[in-house]
Amino acid sequence: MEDIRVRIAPSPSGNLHVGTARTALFNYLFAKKNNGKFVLRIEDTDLERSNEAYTQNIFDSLKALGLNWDEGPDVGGNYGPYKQSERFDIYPKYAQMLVEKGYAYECFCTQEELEAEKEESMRNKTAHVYSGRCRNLTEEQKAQFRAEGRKPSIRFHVPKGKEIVFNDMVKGELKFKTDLIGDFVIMKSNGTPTYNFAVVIDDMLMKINHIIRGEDHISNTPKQILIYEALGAEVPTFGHLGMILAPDRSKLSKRHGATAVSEFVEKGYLTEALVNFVALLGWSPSDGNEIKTVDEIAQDFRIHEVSSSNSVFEYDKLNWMNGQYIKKLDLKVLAEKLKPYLTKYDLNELTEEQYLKMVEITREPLTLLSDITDDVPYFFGEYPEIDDEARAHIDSEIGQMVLKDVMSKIDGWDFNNLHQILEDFRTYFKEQGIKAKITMWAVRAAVTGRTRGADMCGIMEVLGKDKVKKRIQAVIK
RNA sequence: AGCGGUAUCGUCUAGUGGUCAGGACGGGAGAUUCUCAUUCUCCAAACACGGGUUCAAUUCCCGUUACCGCCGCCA
Repeated sequence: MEDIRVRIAPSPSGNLHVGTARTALFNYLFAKKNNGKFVLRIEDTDLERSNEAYTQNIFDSLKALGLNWDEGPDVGGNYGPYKQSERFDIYPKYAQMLVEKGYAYECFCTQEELEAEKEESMRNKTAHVYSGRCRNLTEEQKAQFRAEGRKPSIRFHVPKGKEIVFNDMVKGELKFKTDLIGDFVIMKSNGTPTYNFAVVIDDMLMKINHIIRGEDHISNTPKQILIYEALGAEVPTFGHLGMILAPDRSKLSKRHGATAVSEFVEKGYLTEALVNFVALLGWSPSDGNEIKTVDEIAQDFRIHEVSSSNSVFEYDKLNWMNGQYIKKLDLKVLAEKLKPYLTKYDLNELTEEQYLKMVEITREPLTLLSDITDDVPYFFGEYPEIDDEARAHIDSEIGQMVLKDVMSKIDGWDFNNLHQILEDFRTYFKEQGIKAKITMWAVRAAVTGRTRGADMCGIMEVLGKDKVKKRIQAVIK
């Protein structure tokens, strides 16, 4: 059996979109599962919208997600070049070949004529298919048009009365009548190929034999099959994935929040969580365990079991999953990943050891890496900013009593053994009828300026005895 | 309008011609904790509708509805 080859062919007209990322993922999973090759091709035919920065973003995002390609613009391969803009010279000859064999013909229709045709069918409320008026032009007519300065496009001659049938890996058998497909353009009058033509030529030349893509491409498929057949090439096996929708069931767009993988990263999502989440949109694990690495998923992946319906991208589960991944992350790795979200603080105030300790005690509630920003201000600066609730605890009679008591004892406290000390401290007040909660609230309020936060022992340990004393002293009346 | 696709808790999904229709997120209740959170336990929550086929349909068939996609010399 021939090796399986799949590809992802993003166009660099924007940063890598999560939808594209999911398509890439499913291609990657399919390739890994079947020991195939995953190739990356950049479809930058549209020079005006394409941009080098986006190409770089696509590379970076794919890598960050762990979707490494076997062949591509940067790593090369036997079927390059892998950038469509470097392949412009190869399309015309195939188009020419199709013309010579009678599968395609030159079309001299102008934009205006085409639009008129379209409006006509709109008026008649019928589906618009190109009339095919240029199909049988004589040499004289063509010469005449050329003399007028008209540049022809090349249209594929779609055979009438046929039915194109293919067995989609996710949707099953799909049928299309060719009568509903108008002769479509394969080479624009400016000499560049259209999408439908370029993909087929590229996929054929790159020996791509399985094409997994979004279902927005379903209606392109019969056209592409027609081209493969005219070329005498083997038709690949297709698989069309349902779309990812926003919660309001519309296309996922900027107004719903992040859409590009890099934006998710900036917001504090871990790429491991993002791929895992996105894999669950359409695919489900056979063992019920939803938290899985890409490689684990690949082992369990069967394209035929992928759901063929659309799915809604809900942040709730992504957030939960991101939290799960943060909890599992190695402390040092996490500490490093958190740094970009702590730029408003002077990390030099803490030793490496203190910093790690801080991360250790504040990591638990994190959903997004960026949550850390607002969770740790009291580790920095001389005195914390005290909020109203904390102020109330500090100023209360019990609060002042507790704090004075701390000050009277703190010099004797061993900050390496705070757990036991604070335990005893709480018990001491408990015996006087003061709840542990209230006792600790006073301490917490004085030291952090807040009523909620990380473990008090940990906080005091990171801050050190001197700073803790200073802060408490400052609020005692 | 036409063509194509899809339809199980709010969301992602599992599943079957006879099931208490399962799980996860989210929601609710409780427990734990120095707080918030975490964690743990429990609870509520679904087979779109109408016809068939069948002893039996959520499951198979047809239709309706809803939603999505496509109808470019964009990709």
